[in-house]
Amino acid sequence: MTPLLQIYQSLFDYYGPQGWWPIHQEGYHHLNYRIPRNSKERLEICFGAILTQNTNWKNVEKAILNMFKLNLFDTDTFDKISLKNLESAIKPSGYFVQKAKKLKAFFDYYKTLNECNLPTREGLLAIWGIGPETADSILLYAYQTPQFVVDSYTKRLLTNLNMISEKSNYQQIKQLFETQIPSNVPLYQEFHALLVAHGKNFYSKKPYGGCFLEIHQQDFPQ
DNA sequence: AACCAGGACGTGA
DNA sequence: TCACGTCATGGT
Repeated sequence: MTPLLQIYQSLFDYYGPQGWWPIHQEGYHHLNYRIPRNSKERLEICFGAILTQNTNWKNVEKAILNMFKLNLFDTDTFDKISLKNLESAIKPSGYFVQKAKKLKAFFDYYKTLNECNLPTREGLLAIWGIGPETADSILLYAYQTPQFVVDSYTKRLLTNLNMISEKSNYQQIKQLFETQIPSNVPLYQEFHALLVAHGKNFYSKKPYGGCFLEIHQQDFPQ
């Protein structure tokens, strides 16, 4: 068992299944990984991945509820909404001017997709406003593609456990997970969700650390 | 009242 | 490349 798999086991045992990606739409069943179940849920995940950039999920939920009321997870409706109206709808999520542009930019790409033309990581990264974490979130949670999502909590944790150096970049950390963790979509989804749950508890306020994973530090050579 | 949140981009060096 | 400023609302 690799060090990262041990961490997964510890986190899962402690927190239990997280069941990401959270979806607000009616009928969503928590802890159901086989999402999205339809195109509106898929679009909600994609938009949520953009809206949650450096933003508390509670704020994103408010924005998503506004969008839902305006039927903006329907492609024809979203296509018609003005930039200004979109901005006011997503205002609670913060950075609303930038994010409205980002949603529109993503939607231009989204419209070109179909069953035979699925999104690619390179394609997503070419969109203004979509960086590596957002691209991987979209691929993993909206399109069930085994791309590991690395967020700031994860980097803080691995740094604290001396498994990486502080200046490791996104790709290096991603590769670490993807070489140690079997390529499996539900596993990638659950692991990332668990890392965020753990990060909120122990890697939000400085000084970071003091978490129960530290007792295994000697098992995680750098 | 400062600090933080499930980042990404633009800029100057 | 890379370090740093900017974007913004809402909860603690």
